[in-house]
Amino acid sequence: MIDSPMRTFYLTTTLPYVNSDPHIGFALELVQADALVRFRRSLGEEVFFTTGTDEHGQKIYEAAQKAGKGTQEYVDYYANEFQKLKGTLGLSDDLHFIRTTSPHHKLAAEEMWKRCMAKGDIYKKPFEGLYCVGCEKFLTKKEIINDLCHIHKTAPQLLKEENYFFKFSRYQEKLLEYLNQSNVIVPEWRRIEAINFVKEGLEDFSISREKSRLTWGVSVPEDDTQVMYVWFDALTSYISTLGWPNDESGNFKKFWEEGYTLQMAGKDQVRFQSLMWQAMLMSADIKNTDQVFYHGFINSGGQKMSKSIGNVISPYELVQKYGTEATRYLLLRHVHSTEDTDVTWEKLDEWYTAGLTNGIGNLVARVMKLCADNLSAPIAEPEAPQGKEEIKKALEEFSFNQALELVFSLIAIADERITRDEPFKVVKSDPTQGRVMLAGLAAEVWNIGYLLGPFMPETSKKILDAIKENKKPENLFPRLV
RNA sequence: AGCGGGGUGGAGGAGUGGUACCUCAGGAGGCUCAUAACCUCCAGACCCAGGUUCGAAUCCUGGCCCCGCAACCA
Repeated sequence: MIDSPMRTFYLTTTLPYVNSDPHIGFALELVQADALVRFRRSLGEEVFFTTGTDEHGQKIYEAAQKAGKGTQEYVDYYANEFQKLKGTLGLSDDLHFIRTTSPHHKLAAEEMWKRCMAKGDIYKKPFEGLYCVGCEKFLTKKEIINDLCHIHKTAPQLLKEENYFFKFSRYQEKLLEYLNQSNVIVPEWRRIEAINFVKEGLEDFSISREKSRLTWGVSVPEDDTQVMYVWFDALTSYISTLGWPNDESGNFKKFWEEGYTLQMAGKDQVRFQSLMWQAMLMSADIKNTDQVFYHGFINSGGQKMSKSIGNVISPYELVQKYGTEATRYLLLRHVHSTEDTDVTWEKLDEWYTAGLTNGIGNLVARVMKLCADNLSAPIAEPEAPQGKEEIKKALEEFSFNQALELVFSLIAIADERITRDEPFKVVKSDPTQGRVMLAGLAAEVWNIGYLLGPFMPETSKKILDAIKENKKPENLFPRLV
């Protein structure tokens, strides 16, 4: 992030593809985004925070068929499932949600198409691919093993159809210029990866499919026989959510054109977010994204999560076991922000107990009990929090865990001080001196509560309220049974 | 030599030339305000082999191993 006090701030996640239940990796992305948004707001910035669902494409169509549902009915169900995450994960109230099947978005996708077409960047040519009749789709290289479809073990047939292509190759130089800016991709080594990829040479991409094979998508303007290939329409959602192109609300101008734009994505998204989408923006003469942050993946028990292995940990399970606030804590403090992280229930339990039950929950309880018993009135609210600059610095580097380390180091300091100064004794032998000590501790706890705000908003509120009322709160984080 | 990242105590992380740090788990004490929580101390590590240097986890060379990417799945 760049220090830009006068600018507005735009933040979007990627739009998850709704062919299965919400994944913990997406929950991570949302929670990271939400922490950034809340922090930026606390600096007084105006923020537009958005997510949504990517609902077109072959796989969705297939998944709906398999579930025995109509496609629209199917995506409606899943859009709702994903929208529930807002409550489940305690996300900001004004989080926007864009569905790629919404009429406005379709209009935007069409406009994007028209602009690229007008620029001369879309053209028609035969697409050749290996088609599997069993899968009813073109296979990717990875799906072909020993010249056979990896699922059906049959030889795919070479098929040609006329498709529209996007002149990706034309943007090679401009993309290199874009990628040359040091902050456009975090972490830095992914930027190098992207640069190398571009230098190897870009090939034009097909961005449509014949309707005979795929109907679930946005129709190509002025060509009834083709639909847009999913990603072309999905990427446009980042600006359709702002009201582009007509921009009746003025949000597009305010947040995209004049604001600082940040996208969050998984590490496998570099090509899509930082290359293809940026080339589309260039083609349409729209400002590029200022920065894209790529997080790592969450594995479980040393392997990728998969239903067949049975090691899937879902966001809902996490929240059910630990609660919303603790889930946010676990994802932000203990998941490495850019590398892959391995997670097991055992580790989660340890992290929960050590940091929350024994750490913050216990500290708040012991300090507030002493204060409630010995102070006649709540302490005056401290003027300004300590440590906010350090948090800001960590968050500018997307070091969510480091930011939380900072807060938690304050908890350790307070615990040490209590042991050393023994206010629980002093308050009996020298009440005046004891009260001074307790007021100091309460101020430290206030500071911790304040700094926790972007990461654990409810906990933060409970702590600040406890101090305001000079009252010991209910157990913040009950011991796991 | 396809491109890139990485291998630090039992586990997870920090540490880009100068006594190897943090958290959890283990052991021993202490305290009693607190959710049997908290504090102190102890034990334990830099993948291997060379090299540069007064000095290397950190730089160089070689080796072994892991992980991304290598384009139409998003």
